[in-house]
Amino acid sequence: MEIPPVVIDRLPLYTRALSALESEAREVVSSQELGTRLGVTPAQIRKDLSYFGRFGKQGRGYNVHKLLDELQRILGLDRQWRMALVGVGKLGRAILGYEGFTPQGFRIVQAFDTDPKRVGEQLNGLTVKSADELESALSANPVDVGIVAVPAEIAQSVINTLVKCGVRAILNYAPIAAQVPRGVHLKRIEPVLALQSMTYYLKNSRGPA
Amino acid sequence: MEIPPVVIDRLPLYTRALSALESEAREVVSSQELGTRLGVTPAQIRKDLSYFGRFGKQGRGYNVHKLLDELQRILGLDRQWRMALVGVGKLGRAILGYEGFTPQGFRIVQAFDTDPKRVGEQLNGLTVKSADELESALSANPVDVGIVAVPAEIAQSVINTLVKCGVRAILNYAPIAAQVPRGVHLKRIEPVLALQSMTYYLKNSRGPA
DNA sequence: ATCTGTGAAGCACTTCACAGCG
DNA sequence: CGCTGTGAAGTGCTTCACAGAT
Repeated sequence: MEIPPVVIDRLPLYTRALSALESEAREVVSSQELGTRLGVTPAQIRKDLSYFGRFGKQGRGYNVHKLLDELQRILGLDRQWRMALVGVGKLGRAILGYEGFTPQGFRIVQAFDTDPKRVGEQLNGLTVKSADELESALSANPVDVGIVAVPAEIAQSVINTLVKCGVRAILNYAPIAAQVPRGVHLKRIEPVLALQSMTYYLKNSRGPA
Repeated sequence: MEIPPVVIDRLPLYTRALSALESEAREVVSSQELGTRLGVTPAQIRKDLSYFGRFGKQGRGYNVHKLLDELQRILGLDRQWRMALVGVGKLGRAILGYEGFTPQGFRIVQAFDTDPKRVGEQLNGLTVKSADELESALSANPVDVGIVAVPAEIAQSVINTLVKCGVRAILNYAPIAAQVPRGVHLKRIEPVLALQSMTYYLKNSRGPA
């Protein structure tokens, strides 16, 4: 069956709320309560879950632990994912130092840069390699995800190289509207883009509250 | 007229592509070409723009400079936006040091933390204030946007305080599914969330390309 | 001839509302 | 009686297709 992409985007939110409930030692939760916590309607949660199976018990709700487990399996969060970082400037270093990846099973296992001055540097236990070596390094040691943290001017060409190396999921921090072929997944992780759409609403609703 | 939210989310992409075209000294662009650059259909671009006016010339296309100007005005990007950062740990410092905000008219003008050890510190020209002072500091010196970079456990309460202080746009870096009242805009800027939905597709399409 | 602007058609997602299980 | 799972209805967004302007 073909699952609507928006549904897939909501599942990680559900896992997040379920983790919180689990650490509160809650055993059961209803779509109603989950919905209130997340700002999503209960009907939507039930419909979303129904694409994958029947996880609830009528009259009771969902077993927190079991549902969390199912969702993690569905999303592929029950294993480790290997990532390559391209660009170890200011932003790239911050990404390398980010502690939120590892506990969720995401690990940066290779780092690249185009600047020869940075090649060879040791950062967080990784030796920075030249971006010219991308192809050989990734074929010797493949990754699942590419993280792009290079200047806008070279971002598209870096993305093209990653795609050529078989990377099918890319996290793009560069401020460009990058193109990828069908079948490659790209997510823009870029604060300015998010800000620029919020300003529209700020501008159009003056006064407090 | 009520503009579909998805349309507003696309406008910043259009401004980005138009800026690129402008720096290439292109005078005119068609919806066809803009669409190819962005991976959006030409019809969608024309429809989106038609919500706001008639900016094109039949048989020719759109004047790059004029359209960019119009979109920036529509989105409110023709002025400065003031932001407050809450949380100056590792992540918060990286955000303070990010150079992508200023050229786009976004400026962090206040920084807060709950940890007394960090209060008083000088960072990027700002003196870190105690989170207890949020209310008084923001009423003396209001901001348009709040940036939340605190641990998950206290993120919701920080967000509540920001909302109480009249902040109506929030960029949330904390890994929680935060709640905000209607009328407040919140964007999740969180790499793990983006990764966790991409893994679904990776898991479900084995083999190269 | 080319490319916009736009009603109308088509598609995708959300919500409703209720049968049925615990 | 509460709450899930789900067809059907409703809503919102996208694409089509063409009249009209240059």
